[in-house]
Amino acid sequence: MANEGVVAKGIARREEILEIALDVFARSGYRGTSLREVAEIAGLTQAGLLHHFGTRENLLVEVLRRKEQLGREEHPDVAGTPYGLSAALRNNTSTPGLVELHSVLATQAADESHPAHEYFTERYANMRARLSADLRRRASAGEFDSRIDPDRLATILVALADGLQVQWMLDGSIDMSAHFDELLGLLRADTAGPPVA
Amino acid sequence: MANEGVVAKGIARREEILEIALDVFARSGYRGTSLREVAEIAGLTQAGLLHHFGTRENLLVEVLRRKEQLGREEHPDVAGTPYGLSAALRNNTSTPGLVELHSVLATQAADESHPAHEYFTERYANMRARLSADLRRRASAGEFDSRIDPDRLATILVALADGLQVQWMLDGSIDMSAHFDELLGLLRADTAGPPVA
DNA sequence: GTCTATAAGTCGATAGAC
DNA sequence: GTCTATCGACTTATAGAC
Repeated sequence: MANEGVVAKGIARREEILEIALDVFARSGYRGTSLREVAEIAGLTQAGLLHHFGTRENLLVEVLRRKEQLGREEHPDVAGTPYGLSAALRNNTSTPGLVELHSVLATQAADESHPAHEYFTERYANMRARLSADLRRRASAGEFDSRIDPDRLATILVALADGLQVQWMLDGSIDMSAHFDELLGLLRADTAGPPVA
Repeated sequence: MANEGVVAKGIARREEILEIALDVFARSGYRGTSLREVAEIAGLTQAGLLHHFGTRENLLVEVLRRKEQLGREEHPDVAGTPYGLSAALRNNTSTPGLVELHSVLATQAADESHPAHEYFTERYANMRARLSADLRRRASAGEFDSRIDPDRLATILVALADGLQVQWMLDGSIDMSAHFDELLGLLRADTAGPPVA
């Protein structure tokens, strides 16, 4: 079928546009980015852009999914572990725009009427659940301080990662992964506890 | 002078409007709130509102200063200490709108062109400096784990507080201050270290 | 101090030609 | 698949009457 080539081309173009939209939203956030701005940079008109995604909200969701997918492809080995969070922080240093995209949207999505509210609610719940399970295993193996509940520690570590990103965005000299790793070191069972003497 | 009464009335009206603007911004954030929305709720027109504050950005800055002032009046005793952060988190539970205002604006202000960029940069630097000094004193007094640098711990605790707010906004069942206090407990010198046996 | 009126611009979305 | 053209609604800000 000669049709397949045409469809593939259409999909490729859509992916191309999505990549550009990711960059633009990353720079300007949800409410600060217009369809016209994305379209112009992608080399088409606003109407042409809507042909591919239907509505603005639809485009936003697609952008978020693409971002998640990129993150998963980056560090598949440590996904769902505290070291995965640390690696993500280290990696985020090279993509400040995406950090801003995530932070801005995650806070704006607190509003239940926000189109990405459900997306973020589920994302955080999943992240905590997977991290908690991993921490529980590590505590059983004697790797981590077992005085704290894995569920609680998971929430704390995710919060620490998010909060470090906020401060890093405002002051780029802050070393996110170094701070994260330092707390992590204090919570490892083999190093926990102050010097006895 | 009969003039004084008139001026006082004008100031009172301005304060009244500011209080309303605080609520509205708290609900919808900076970019999501129009002057007309604030004006309508305050019982005047958009032009009347601008008479008091000149520009939209100016109103925003006034709202932020007012918010800071309210926070300082709340817990003057523990200001600049880790217990102050904990108290703030406990208090924030009753004002979700203000939590959203802070989080949304702090992340949006990462953009250097944002009208509140400098405000937040300075605010975080000040908070870290004051908290760090307090932690240093407490470490010297043997109250806190001294294996971690006070500067680093200050950054970590501020980040934890911010990150917990993000997760709480998305899932109100998360107990912010409980999580914060739990980590704090592990970092106190008199409780640090895992059970020996 | 507050109003009406309006300038000058943005936005998302749709219709219809090609 | 992309375009032009356009709609209706919204925005901040200003000018000038009262």
